[in-house]
Amino acid sequence: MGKPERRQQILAVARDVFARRGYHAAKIDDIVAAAGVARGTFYLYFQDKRTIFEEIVDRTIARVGMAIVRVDLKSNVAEQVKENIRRVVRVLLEDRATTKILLSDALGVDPAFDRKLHSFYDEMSSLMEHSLAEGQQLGVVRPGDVRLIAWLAMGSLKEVMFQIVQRGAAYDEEKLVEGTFAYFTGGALRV
Amino acid sequence: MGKPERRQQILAVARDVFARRGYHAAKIDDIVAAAGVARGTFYLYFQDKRTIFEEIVDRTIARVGMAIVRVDLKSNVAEQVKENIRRVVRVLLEDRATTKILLSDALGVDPAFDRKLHSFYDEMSSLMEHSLAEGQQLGVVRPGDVRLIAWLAMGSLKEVMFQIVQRGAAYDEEKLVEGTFAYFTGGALRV
Amino acid sequence: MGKPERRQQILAVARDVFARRGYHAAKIDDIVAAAGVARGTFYLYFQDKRTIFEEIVDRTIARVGMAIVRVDLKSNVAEQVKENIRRVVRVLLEDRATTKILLSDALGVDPAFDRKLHSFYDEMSSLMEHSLAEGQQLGVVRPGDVRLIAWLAMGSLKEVMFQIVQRGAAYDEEKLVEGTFAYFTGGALRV
Amino acid sequence: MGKPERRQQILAVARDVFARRGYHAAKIDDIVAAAGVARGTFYLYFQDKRTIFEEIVDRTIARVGMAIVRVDLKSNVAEQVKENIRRVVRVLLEDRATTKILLSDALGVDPAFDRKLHSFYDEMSSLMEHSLAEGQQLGVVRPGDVRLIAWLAMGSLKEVMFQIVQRGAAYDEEKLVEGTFAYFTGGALRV
DNA sequence: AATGAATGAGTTTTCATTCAT
DNA sequence: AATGAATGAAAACTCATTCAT
Repeated sequence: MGKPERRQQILAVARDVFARRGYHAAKIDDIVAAAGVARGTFYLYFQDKRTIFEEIVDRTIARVGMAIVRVDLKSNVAEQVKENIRRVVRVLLEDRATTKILLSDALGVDPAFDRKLHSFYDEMSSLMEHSLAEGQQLGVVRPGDVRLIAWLAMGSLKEVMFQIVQRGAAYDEEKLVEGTFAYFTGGALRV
Repeated sequence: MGKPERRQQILAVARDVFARRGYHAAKIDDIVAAAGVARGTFYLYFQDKRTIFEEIVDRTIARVGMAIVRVDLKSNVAEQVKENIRRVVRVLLEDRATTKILLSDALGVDPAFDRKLHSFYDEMSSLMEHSLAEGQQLGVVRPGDVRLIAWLAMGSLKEVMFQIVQRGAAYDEEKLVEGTFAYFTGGALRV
Repeated sequence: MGKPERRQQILAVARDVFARRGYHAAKIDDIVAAAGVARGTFYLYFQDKRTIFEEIVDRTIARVGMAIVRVDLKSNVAEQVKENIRRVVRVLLEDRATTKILLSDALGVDPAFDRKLHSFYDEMSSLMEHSLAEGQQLGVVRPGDVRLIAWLAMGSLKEVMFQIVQRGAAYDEEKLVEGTFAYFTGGALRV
Repeated sequence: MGKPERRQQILAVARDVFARRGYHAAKIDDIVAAAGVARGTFYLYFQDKRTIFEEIVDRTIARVGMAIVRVDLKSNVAEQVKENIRRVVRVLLEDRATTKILLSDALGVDPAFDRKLHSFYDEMSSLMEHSLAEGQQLGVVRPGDVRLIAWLAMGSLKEVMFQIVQRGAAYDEEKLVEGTFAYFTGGALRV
């Protein structure tokens, strides 16, 4: 097994261990045992526990960040929004273990790590707020505090993804996208 | 200071420490130092670290649970829903420290604790699912997977509460309620 | 056993262990085993291995530093020099274990610690250089590079002390003082 | 590069690493990196870390041992003594890195290694003691405990050499020899 | 002869919990 | 009831050495 393959293997195994046990309950011993290597080998490839965890989360954070593209209000807005949801859902369901980690274990690892996560969510939120504000100008977005709306939208998607990966349930991706989009578009209650 | 008062005081102090540091970073030492008691005294009142944490979370979980009341579909549905949101928001903002703990530190403490949390959210979700299904029968709720809608609604409220308490921001409660209700009723995007 | 006594006891035991094994070979386990306490107890009193070692050495460094007093060239110089030697010898032989540590284990512990030691010796050397230079003015000190003379004098005393404590030999203190003083005064070779 | 050359190169590189970092802080990794060979290669040429260190020190110990020749009391004693000092100084300053190792890192490596060093110094001391005792018979050496005198003389030279190599200072060799000799002959203080 | 990936024994340090006073 | 000194299990990490290629 080549060096990059070994690294990849340990990374994959660690991801599963973190997903199964959570950051604090996951011991280096669990990882190396699962990977079938000696303890020292782990440290040959990764500086420490925190570093490998960060690498796992960073990768997905980056992919989610790239999945979201600015909405062009001159073109079909609804379709673009749905496409954004679709891309995020796809990225998150592609690697469920990491998504579980991102959405439930990544918080509380470390003050510095917490800040990083919050920054990421803030960025996502900001992006949405801008689009929402523009949308309000054009009348395609309901009036109201854009920051609040951004949080509501973000939270609803996070929860759905969290529930799915946490339960290990097989859900139809497109239905999730449609449902989430529908909620974003029209809520649930008819009054 | 009487026994119950001392217990209460340690509990309050522990809550703040947990909110500030998170479960794992909070040391028994931090708690007893802040409470101004000896380390041994802590164990006179609480079995262990996990137990006191659980008690803090349980209390709020119970209050949130009680804040939500079954919607009577024969009466004004919208107002009842809004009232439910209002009660949950009120409970959660009443004790921001505990809310912060519940929404960001309670996950990843322990497999058993995780299960408990999930149970609670499942219960909340179930409650909503029932109401939503009934509402769909009556045509006051948009068609669609009720479980998904429950998650979406629950997630959006959780995120808003989390952002508020995590930032320590002063937000107008009624605006939060209105905004969240509006999202539940009509989403954000006009298409 | 009170807290200060316990601290003192661990310190004394650690000193012996360091003297017997040297810094690197001395394990925390050796110290706690010799002290008859649990491993955790050690860390109750001392931050870490390096810290307790430093405390042991610092104490003696300080005592040696205080043992040396400026020579007043208007008064009996020879007697003052001899008295300085006597005081240093007394301090160093009072606690042979620590002297052994200072003269043979303290070097190579740590770059920072090495610097500290060098600083101390530099200070001692500087003190002597000043006195020697003054003495040269008055003609009571042989001409020559005062720094070199300071090193020669310091080195001869260090070696004698080192040999004595390292062998655990019982030597007559006054004979050591006289001999060292004689060497400083007249060397060894008659030409 | 032939086998003996490679061995020589690793030895030279290791010497520099040991001189720079000290025995314990010097890692095999530092040596092989500096030598530009693989880790395994190191072990083709040397049994282990301890062995290569020993070889470095042994070489200089041997050279110093050979630099000192028995003083013939029938011939010019002063000149022979000075010549001995000169030869030792020359050997020690020829390879400053190793001298630094010998005088500051070699102690505390290992109990066995410590014994070896002490043996060497004992041998040197014995040699001097004999000469000094003979000199006392002939009246060319001041009376007094010859072992003590030997330690004083040895210590003064060790310290000077240590200070020089440790500081990396450029010192005129002959001045060092003269100064050390002068101290051995007449001390420093005129009384 | 050379390589460098892999090993795992060994050490320090932390911290929840206990218990004698 | 309260104290706080003592405990020791548990965990992360290091690095000299080995060995298959």
